Amino acid sequence: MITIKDMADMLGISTTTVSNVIHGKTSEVSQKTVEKVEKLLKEYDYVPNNSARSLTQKCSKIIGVSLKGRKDQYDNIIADPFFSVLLGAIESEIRSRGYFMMIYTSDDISELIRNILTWNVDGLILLGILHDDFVKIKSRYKNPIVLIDSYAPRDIMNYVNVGLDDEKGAYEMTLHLLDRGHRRIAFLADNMEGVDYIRYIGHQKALAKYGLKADSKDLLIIRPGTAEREASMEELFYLSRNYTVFMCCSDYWAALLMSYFSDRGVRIPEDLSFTGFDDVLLSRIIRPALTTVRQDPAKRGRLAVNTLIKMIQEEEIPEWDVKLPIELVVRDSVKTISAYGSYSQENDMSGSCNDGNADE
Amino acid sequence: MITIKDMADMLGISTTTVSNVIHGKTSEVSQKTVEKVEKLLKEYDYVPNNSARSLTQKCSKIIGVSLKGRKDQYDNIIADPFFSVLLGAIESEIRSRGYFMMIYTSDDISELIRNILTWNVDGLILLGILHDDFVKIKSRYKNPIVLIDSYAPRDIMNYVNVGLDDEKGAYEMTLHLLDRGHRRIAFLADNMEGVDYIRYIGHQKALAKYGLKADSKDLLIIRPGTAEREASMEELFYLSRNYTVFMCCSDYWAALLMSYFSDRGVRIPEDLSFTGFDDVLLSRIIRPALTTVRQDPAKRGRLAVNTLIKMIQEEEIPEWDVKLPIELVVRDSVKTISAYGSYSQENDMSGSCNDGNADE
DNA sequence: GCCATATCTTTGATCGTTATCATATAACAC
DNA sequence: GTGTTATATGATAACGATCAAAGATATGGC
Repeated sequence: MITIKDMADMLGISTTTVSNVIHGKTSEVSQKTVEKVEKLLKEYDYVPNNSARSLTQKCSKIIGVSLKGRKDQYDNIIADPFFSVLLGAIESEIRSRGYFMMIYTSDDISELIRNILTWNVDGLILLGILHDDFVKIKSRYKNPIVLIDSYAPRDIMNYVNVGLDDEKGAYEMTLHLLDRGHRRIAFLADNMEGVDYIRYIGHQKALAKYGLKADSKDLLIIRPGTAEREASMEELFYLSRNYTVFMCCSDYWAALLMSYFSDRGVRIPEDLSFTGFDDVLLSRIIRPALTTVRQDPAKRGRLAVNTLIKMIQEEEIPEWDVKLPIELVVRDSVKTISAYGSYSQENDMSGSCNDGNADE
Repeated sequence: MITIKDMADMLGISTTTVSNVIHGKTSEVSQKTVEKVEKLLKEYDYVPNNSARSLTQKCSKIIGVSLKGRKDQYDNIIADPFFSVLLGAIESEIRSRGYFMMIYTSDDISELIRNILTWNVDGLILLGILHDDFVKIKSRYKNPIVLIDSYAPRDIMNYVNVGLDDEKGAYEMTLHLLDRGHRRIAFLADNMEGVDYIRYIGHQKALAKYGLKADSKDLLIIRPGTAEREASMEELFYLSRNYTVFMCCSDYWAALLMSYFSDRGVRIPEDLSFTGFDDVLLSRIIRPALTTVRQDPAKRGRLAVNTLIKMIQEEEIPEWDVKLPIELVVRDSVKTISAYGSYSQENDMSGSCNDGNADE
């Protein structure tokens, strides 16, 4: 590997001059020298040493990305169909902006903190971080942070939340289900922190609009971890007879449960309806195609990166808590229960209008 | 951020002594000094600066991972269900071995080379790299390389291929199809370099065993890129009437085509059978469940990382070209065509034994 | 007291790059 | 010729960690 010093020696000039040419500070260097240096740069295909650069400057040009959340059958979060799309968008945007990406998926927050400090990363994108972990990171790491799918406390500074209108998403989905006659709705969440909590609020509000009250026993938490997965699905299978629809907080779980249940003789949506969240490719491929809430993960990833880089470059950030729009996507996984009649104006079915009566 | 020098000054000792304690060279340091230093290390939660480390030592503790291949609807390769599982396994193994991962998904090989040189990464894992690009990388980058799903030329040194028994996989799958009476088999590949080529050889050999000859018109290449996707699927839909089965080189494409086709009235497997490759979660979730070739991506990722680290640490590598075992997984996406009878001994159907007659 | 050995500690150079400051040269005005 | 400015270039010291080699101190033998 050729260095600046090598080239300076070859041309009989100082390293400063070579460095200036590399950085385009050509106003300080004579035209003749610029040409000599540029010729050599091309000839040897000079590549700067970024370790040396980040040592003298305060910035490393590295953006750290941490993922935490749902795991697949290999205990692997990157394989999650939603996270992987988001991650891909983040990676390509980071690269095209001239930065480098380092990924951490560890559950060990101390390890994450050590990693970001040891490389002095310029900024951090945290996916699905929990509140306590976020506070821990903030206490040690002072550079800008962008959150995605996380609970965003107002009392901490120098970060931005790039979120969705989660509340509205769950609200509209719940309304859709009520509209189609569903009253026994199970709400399936990964945990009760972060976005799932916000979605649950939307769910409650929609129920309230129909004069119904959310019952905590209808809030089903999917236990994470590979070992518990089978047990969790079996338990949900047992509980499913109490409901007409499973409203899931991710397409991933909806699809997984749909295949598990249909293997056990449950007809979908005749016996049990399903809805998801995210609108990943999967939800279009499975049959019945999944009714879900669409977001644009590619756009979201790009926005997260560009916001972070703005913060790194100390530009003004207009919004502290961005809420990207969502869209209800109706497909075939929700049955219309005519016994309850129709509750929506645009629905073509005519029926009774016993609005607001719980069925239990 | 506290540095070694800060701590040395605080204790009135030299940086060398502090450095020795950090590296566990306690034989050279008095017990008393060790205790003093360790107390300070804990108190300030010292984290070394890796840029400075990689500057003095030849190693950066970074492993580069490059992905190239199938893209999803967002032109995103990380979202590919197979690559993402592999990537997740690679990430967690790299991390648990004390290394750091940097990802590159760019199609621009010059950019990739600049990136790995600028960080002086200790080793490289290349997924789905094409031959010419590999040669280019090799000409500039001299550290160890591990290939996954790539064509592995014998005349280049200092790399290991962590592959599958791709030929056997395609061979067994083709035999299975022939066994079930299929004669009009389309072979769908992403490209004709790398693993798909090797799989095609297995396919040809299986056909030959039945006295059949592979026809190049039955080799269908799926055009990559988002823009061409729809056109490519439509073209395949048009061609599908010539075949009884689509033998795909990935579950991803099989699942995608199955949903596209069934939306257009094709009954699967009655009208057209499908097979995949990889056995990703998707293939268990879709209906009909996909007959495919199983590999263990988590194991493969771990093996790739551990092999690379062995090479970095200059240990002996036993094998140059590892071929991990595969397994045929028969599910519901392949119809048995009784008109042709059975060709296998273990098949319970009795029928004619016109072994080796092509049907066209 | 002298030397040898073992144990502990420091000095100073190094990695590749960048920033600050100083210096050299040239051009021009008076 | 002197002073002023502009332009071009160089010397040097960081950045934080590591390492080889040299120096310092303690211990023991005779």
